Amino acid sequence: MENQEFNMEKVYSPSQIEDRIYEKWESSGAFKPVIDPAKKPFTIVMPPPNITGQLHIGHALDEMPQDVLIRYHRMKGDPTLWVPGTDHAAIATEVKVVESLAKEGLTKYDIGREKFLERTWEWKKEYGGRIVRQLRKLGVSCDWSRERFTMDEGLSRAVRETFVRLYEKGLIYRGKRMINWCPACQSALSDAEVEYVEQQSFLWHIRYPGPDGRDIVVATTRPETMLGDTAVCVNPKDERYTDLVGKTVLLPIMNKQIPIVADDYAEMEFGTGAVKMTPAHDPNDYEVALRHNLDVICVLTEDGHMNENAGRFQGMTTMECRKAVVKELEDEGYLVKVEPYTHNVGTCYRHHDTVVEPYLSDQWFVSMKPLAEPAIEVARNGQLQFVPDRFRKTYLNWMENIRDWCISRQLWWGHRIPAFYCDTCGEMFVSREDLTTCPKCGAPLRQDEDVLDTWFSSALWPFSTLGWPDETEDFKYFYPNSVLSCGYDIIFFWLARMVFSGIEQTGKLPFHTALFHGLVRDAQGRKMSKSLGNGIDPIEIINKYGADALRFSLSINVSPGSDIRLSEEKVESYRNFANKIWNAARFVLMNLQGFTPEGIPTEHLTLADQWILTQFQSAAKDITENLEAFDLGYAATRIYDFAWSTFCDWYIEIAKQGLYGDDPVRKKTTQEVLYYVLIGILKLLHPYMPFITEEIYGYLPGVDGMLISAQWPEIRPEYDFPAEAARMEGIMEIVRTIRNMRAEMNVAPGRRASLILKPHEGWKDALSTAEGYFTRLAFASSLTILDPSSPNPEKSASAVTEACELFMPLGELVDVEKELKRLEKDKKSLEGEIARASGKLSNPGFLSKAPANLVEQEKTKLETNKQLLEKLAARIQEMENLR
RNA sequence: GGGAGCAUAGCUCAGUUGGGAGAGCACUUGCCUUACAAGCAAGGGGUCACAGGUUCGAGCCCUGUUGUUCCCACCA
Repeated sequence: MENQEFNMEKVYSPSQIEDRIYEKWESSGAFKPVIDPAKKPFTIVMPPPNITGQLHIGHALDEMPQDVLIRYHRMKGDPTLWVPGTDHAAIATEVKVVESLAKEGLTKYDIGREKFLERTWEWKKEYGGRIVRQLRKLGVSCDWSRERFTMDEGLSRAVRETFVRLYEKGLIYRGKRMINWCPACQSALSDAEVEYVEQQSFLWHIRYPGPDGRDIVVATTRPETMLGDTAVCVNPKDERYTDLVGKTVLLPIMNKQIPIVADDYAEMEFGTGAVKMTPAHDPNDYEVALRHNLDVICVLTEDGHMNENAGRFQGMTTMECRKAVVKELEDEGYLVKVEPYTHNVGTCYRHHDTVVEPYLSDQWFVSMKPLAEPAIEVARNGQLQFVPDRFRKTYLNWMENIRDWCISRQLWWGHRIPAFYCDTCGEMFVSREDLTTCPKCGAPLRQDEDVLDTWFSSALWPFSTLGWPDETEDFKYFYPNSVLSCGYDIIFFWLARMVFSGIEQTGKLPFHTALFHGLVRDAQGRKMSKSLGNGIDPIEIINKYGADALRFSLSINVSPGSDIRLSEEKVESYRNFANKIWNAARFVLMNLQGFTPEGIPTEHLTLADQWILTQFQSAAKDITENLEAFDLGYAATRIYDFAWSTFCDWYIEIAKQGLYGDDPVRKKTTQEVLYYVLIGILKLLHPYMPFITEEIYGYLPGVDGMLISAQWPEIRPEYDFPAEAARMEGIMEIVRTIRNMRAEMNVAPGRRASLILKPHEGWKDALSTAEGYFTRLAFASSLTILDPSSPNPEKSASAVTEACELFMPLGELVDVEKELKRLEKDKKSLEGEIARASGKLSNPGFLSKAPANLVEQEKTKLETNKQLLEKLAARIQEMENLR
């Protein structure tokens, strides 16, 4: 243990220690909770990253609030569990594997379902571990022994149990509905998976010849779908068309008569008031078709081409067909006009360029209304807390307008729908166990080919990861979770679905607080994306600046739910902060040789000791309160300021006096205070900067191999000295004033000057003991305290502070004109203060309505300032006499 | 069409129940002061978007306006 401090390099090098520290945490089981029935646990489940993913900066931001809260609660002594895991990401993963097959010239159909799944599991084995390895680089303190995967045996059982229960309650059904179809996925999507993007397009006006030359002009954004038109719709109140309703018009190109129907859906004000009806490819048209019993003609294939119903256009893509149809309409004289038009087009959230088609098909749905009801209630009555609260509205708005959830996907990778069909007797069975023969007629059964929406399994994550549906110890103890933290962008995909799934399946709200963060943007405020090339690779940043610097950059000055801008310069500045902490610790350790901590001897404290201890109590209190209130960004700012501006800039400098002097009691006391405050800083900072704080902690005497996470600093009222701290502030003001004066007078740093103080009432004792502060911090050569009645020193630089008048006889350096200028400046600002205070105090409204203590405070301030002004005026007079 | 956020120093952002405008970066000046030049000290810089209102008092609360970002929504 001897000379341990010399192991500390002058510059902190995170790369050399982070992996070692993480290894130490993991091997010591530091992240595993100790279940104590007497205590209330703190639980978070990590939003599971996709196995396809590589760690990106968004993940880093996602983990930060969680790790900070988890580490804080662990230090507080709560049994703390953070469950990590990964998501099978049905579509995303299947796309990747299909792509890799394509490189070999194969499709998934070439190798078949079984081989495809084998291959995907292989792929998962190879890449699924990548992201969890990368997460460790961030320092996440989750319990890896409880790591889960959404397609684990246990979680799959949870999915199946949920499906069967919902089916048995009649809340899952199968039916032919208009759904969102992604031609690239070749699968159905839920409403949430469709992203609407604004697109510049055209509105084509097409003439459909009617009876007796009464042609009807319709407008459309999708001319190619006219091949599937089965009617034209007008508003029943629209007198322009009243007599035509029930008659037919000619559908150009297809050359057939289609009916004119009347329905409220058609808006009289829009366009010509007449709408073409394509029931197979537009949800509204489909509704109209149901009401009017119209034909439904599908003209598209599942991969986005025209089918046999499109006649000679068969085989074209929709875009090719659009061009061809428009040309033909134009040639034949049916195209009336084309106008530019901007509208929203639905695209797939996995294939951004692919337009999603409304498509009529057989799918599985979750009946949402009954599930949404209690989920709305908990948000309304406040059982579920939103941080920040504005997302409550977002959530409620969605939940209150929710539509049934399409959960079937025409994919192979995922949880296969546990429905079995008998082709002989036509029965269908939904079962917890796999069935092979029909319980009714004994014929062989075939299982539904489809898998479930990946979000169906993640909706169960807060409890499926803890062993549900079994009543495991973990489930009983750690469920419900305490907090759920995620980006606001997945409120609908994930958070909302966890809430109603948790309530429905377990009877409990899965967590009481939903904490949101925003998106990481670049220095210009743009989203980070591959195409812009403005992404910041967290691994690169960690290698260059350390995980702690990245973590702090993503935490400080961040308010919940708002986007943050990140730049390398920002990370660099917090790397500098880490280095500052490192060097402060180095300083303290250098001066703790042979030191054994025995507690702070309160009877020997100086004003500075009392001041720093007081400041520390206040910082610790603020930080703790803000962590409890989820204001992690403010807590980070507070620890940064305290560590740097208070502890390093002032106390360390002051401490040198005691450490380098020859008074052993003073030295020992200083060591105790330094030791206490440094440990406190390390602990308060540890949730944000776990690596460096753990590393430094290991160097400290009296720690005996303990981890820093052992304890959160407690607030100690016996270390709170408000009166003494105020005295110290007065002394600090004098120091600042002297420094300012010297800088303005260009006094060479090496040149010391004697300091003469004339204390104001009540300050004499404090200033008499302060000589050391002035010599060390303000280059004073000696200190003289004058009586109030003594004459002022001649030809001095001077100033008036709250505590005293001060004089520095600097001889030839004193420039009378400059002095006057500075004193006048001080005077002006004092006069401003006085004007402000007397303005308030002469306002009868203020006197009668403001709180009494505030009025009192203003009065005192006014009195003090008046006295200071008097003294300052006298100084100015003296200077003028020297002119 | 509905809803939400944002607008504070050159830049990025804090500002916790309304009570003397803050930080980091950038900038200017002086310092290699035995923890740290990834540092120290000092300094300059803001009609808190605009217009009203409430109040003794508004960056903060209310109303409106402008700009900007985002979410939701089946008018072709």
